Amino acid sequence: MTASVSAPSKVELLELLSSVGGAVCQDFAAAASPHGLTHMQVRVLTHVHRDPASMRGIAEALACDASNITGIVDRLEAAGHVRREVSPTDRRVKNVIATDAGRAVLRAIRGTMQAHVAVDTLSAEERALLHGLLERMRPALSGAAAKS
Amino acid sequence: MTASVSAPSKVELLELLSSVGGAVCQDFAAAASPHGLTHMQVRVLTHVHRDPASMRGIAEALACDASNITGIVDRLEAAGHVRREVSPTDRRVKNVIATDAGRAVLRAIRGTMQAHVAVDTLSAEERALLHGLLERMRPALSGAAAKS
DNA sequence: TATTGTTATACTCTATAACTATA
DNA sequence: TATAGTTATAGAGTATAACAATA
Repeated sequence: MTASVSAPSKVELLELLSSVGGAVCQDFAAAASPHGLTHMQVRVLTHVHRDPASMRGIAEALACDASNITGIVDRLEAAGHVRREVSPTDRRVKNVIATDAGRAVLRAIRGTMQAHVAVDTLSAEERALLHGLLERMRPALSGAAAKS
Repeated sequence: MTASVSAPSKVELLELLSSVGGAVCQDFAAAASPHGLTHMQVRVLTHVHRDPASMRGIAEALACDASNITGIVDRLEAAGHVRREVSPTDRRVKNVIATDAGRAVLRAIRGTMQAHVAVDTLSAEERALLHGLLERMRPALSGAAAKS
């Protein structure tokens, strides 16, 4: 007997991972939409909701070019969810900081996702297992710079 | 002892899944870029590389609006990777069919991904396990219509 | 010189709405 | 009427290159 599943190829696993990941992104977007946020804006807000981060730091965490972050933070700032603050130690650097309003919105979005039916498909043990497997793969992916 | 991992929350699992899935998408895009294709074009080509599919069918499989598929297939067709064919049974329907050139390009891209170091992070058993867990979650996600 | 952030540009993806041609 | 596909539109994300301010 060849295990429970019919031995999918490595590429098929990557295709499935990209497909499922994309679907989760869409669900994040759907949860954020009522609050006027996009998925990328949620990711940036998530990255700075606890500790401030520089524009460059955000770009590395999200594995995209720094020039993209300007527009995303522009829109978050216009909505009052974050603010920019020039670093006291290096005046070239701008730190992005979540506002109380931004944290409240993020809390609401994460609350919606917390209730997502997909996560209840798996038991707590399976979720921990899945989490561990994904964590092990991540450093070898393009978003390797992403720390959180 | 609380298992091997410090019990991540449901939301954290979804965030990780979306992050890892996004990174895999980027790696697909990087593998496709030398051939002049984008990640979405690869997904469409993958969907029709064996059997033809209608525009509507592709849209449902990729969980996006049908109007998007027009442009994506336009570009694939201009590059000679697919062709459109009016259905013999319903003249409203157009079936998208991969060309030999399209299949060759897809084979090359999948070959690049097959050698991706990230999949070697896990053993064959772990890959099968991961595949099974993802398959179980997928029906409960927004891309639930996606069959492959 | 090197780095941070921004701007300008061009392209792809995205959803919505309106249109056509078929059924 | 309803459906398949397209077009038009507007917005968001993406990378590249060039730029100003600062180190």
